[in-house]
Amino acid sequence: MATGRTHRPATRSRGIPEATVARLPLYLRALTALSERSVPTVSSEELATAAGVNSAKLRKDFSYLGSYGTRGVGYDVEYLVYQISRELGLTQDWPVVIVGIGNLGAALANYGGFASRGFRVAALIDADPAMAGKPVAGIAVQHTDELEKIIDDNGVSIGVIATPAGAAQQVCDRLVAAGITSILNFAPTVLSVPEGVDVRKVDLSIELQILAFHEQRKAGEEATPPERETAGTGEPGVATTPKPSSAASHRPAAGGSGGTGGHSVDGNRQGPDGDVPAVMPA
Amino acid sequence: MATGRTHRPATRSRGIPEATVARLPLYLRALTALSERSVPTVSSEELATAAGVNSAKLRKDFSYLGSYGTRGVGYDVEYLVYQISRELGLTQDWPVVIVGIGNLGAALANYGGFASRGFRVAALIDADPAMAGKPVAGIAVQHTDELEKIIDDNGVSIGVIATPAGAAQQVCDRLVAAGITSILNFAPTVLSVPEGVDVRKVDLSIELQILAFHEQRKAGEEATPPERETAGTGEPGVATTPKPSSAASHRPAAGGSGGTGGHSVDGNRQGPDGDVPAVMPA
DNA sequence: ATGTCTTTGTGAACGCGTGCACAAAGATGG
DNA sequence: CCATCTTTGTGCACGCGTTCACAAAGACAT
Ligand SMILES: NC(=O)c1ccc[n+]([C@@H]2O[C@H](COP(=O)([O-])OP(=O)(O)OC[C@H]3O[C@@H](n4cnc5c(N)ncnc54)[C@H](O)[C@@H]3O)[C@@H](O)[C@H]2O)c1
Ligand SMILES: NC(=O)c1ccc[n+]([C@@H]2O[C@H](COP(=O)([O-])OP(=O)(O)OC[C@H]3O[C@@H](n4cnc5c(N)ncnc54)[C@H](O)[C@@H]3O)[C@@H](O)[C@H]2O)c1
Repeated sequence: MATGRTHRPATRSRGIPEATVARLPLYLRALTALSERSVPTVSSEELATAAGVNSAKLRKDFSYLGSYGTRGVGYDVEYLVYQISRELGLTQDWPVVIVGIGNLGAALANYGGFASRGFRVAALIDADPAMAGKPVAGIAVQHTDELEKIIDDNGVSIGVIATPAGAAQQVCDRLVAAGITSILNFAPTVLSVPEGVDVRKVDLSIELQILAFHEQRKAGEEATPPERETAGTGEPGVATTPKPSSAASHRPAAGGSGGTGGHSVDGNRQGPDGDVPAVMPA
Repeated sequence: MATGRTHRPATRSRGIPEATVARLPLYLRALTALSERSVPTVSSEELATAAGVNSAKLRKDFSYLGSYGTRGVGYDVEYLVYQISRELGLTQDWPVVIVGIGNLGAALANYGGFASRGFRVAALIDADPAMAGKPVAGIAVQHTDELEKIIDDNGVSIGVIATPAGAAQQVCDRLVAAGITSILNFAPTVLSVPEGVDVRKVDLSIELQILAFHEQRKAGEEATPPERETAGTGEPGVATTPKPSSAASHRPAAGGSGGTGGHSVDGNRQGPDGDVPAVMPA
């Protein structure tokens, strides 16, 4: 994506909606659990509950894959597991390389959840010479110099970046140049990649900040009664926001907002309905 | 059933769109970087590029916060940093507890990104008696028995779950009972929580599966020309399943740079921004 | 075979989020 | 003080995703 302007209203993609793709792994997980318990079939209602989604949504999602259910009965668990696995491309083996074997990288390497879904850690790569040869999770760490060779030899197309933010773009460039077309980025940086390369990022800090936002709101609503404020007339209600008048000194006093009010939780906050991406293409 | 017509209590509407909230941390990160470089002001265009988003989107996002820009000039970096921080609730300190100090939990504990944004690791909790007292990232791990006391004593409202999936729900219940109202869950499970409690989850496995899906599609399109196919019929029984008989063409030709075969990703890939949630309320 | 009951698959409505395009605001220069 | 230029703030349209609601499909009993 980068700055590429692929402007194209062309919505003719016969593909599966992205939102649906993102839920398939969720269904797969629930189905796998059922499969292990030897449950033969499930209704959309049951499966939806297990996956934590709406049953109508689940049915619509499955409808994009085809008509795999039996009316009056439900879905055949084993069959569905296979179909979803196939759709996600999990029937084949995906070698993965992890770059940056520090705290996080090592944890990822030790994570058993990789192999359980067809992902195989093909190599662990780090720039630190001292790490070279050192075994992590049973695999010897290799030096960055070998990066291109490793990727080429193993036909790796998915890479995980767990290096410090400063090195992420550089590592990314090398991965892409070496043939990687899918990247999972843990470094808090916006990666710029050429078209055709997918980037998903996971940022712990962002997740916490989003939680903090809602947390603050809960606490605020609890104490302060909802304020009347029109939202949409274009008339910004300057309620609690002292806008920098004209060209005056912008910097507001830092200690303004009240203290850390108690957090006596209890707010009967309405269930969070909408959700927001925490992972997005960079 | 009998869901009744629960008239949605009319959207509160005074809030900021979730999608916007999720991007605020992104802007904040970019702004912080600018601030450190002592850049006084930025235009929406510049900042948008730095944050990896569309400038129109950025301006609209900011418009929900208020009119903090100056036409013809741009935004005052320091002022905006403050405003966003305040909006996200980062002007106060958020104590956080991490439960499950294994591979991942330890990595999280060692992560410096916590403190840099007002989050403070108040305690590390683990059920393993052997872990108790053991220092991780400079903090002594405490036993699960102390969970309620720790949360209460420190006024913690945000909890991170990094235990095995099997223990997640149980831990979650205890956290909630103890007063936690925001949870970041790393265990691959759907957590069920009472209203008023926010849950966000990060699932590495799901991310990889989504990448695999696109990866598979890329490989497939390269070999097979876009096929005409209606996506809503359901007529064919097993027609749309051309078994990937061998021909395991894993990744597209590595080649050198710019190897993006012709128009590999074009018809189906969304614009530069289409995204999908990887974190969702459970 | 026929009727009943369960559950799927989906048409349609709705709401949210995104991106365009432009008027207005304000800086800057003469 | 006025003209011009830059950039914000936002009205508007559009497409995606979600949800409702129901006809149709099939299982199962009689
Ligand atoms: N630890 C966490 O829980 C956590 C959470 C969220 C995000 N992150 C992010 O993940 C990244 C890694 O975090 P960490 O705690 O593991 O850091 P770390 O410092 O422990 O590990 C970084 C590793 O990357 C290696 N490295 C540095 N430059 C490299 C390069 N050019 N090529 C290859 N390897 C290189 C280093 O040798 C080191 O081993 C950081 O960007 C961090 O912000 C970490
Ligand atoms: N390691 C990763 O990279 C990674 C990635 C994605 C998801 N995950 C998930 O994160 C979780 C932790 O992964 P890990 O690799 O750190 O596992 P781990 O086995 O290394 O650590 C789990 C820790 O949780 C503790 N624990 C178990 N039950 C507990 C309880 N009831 N209360 C408190 N603590 C308890 C254990 O003592 C152990 O220290 C798992 O659910 C895993 O699926 C891990």
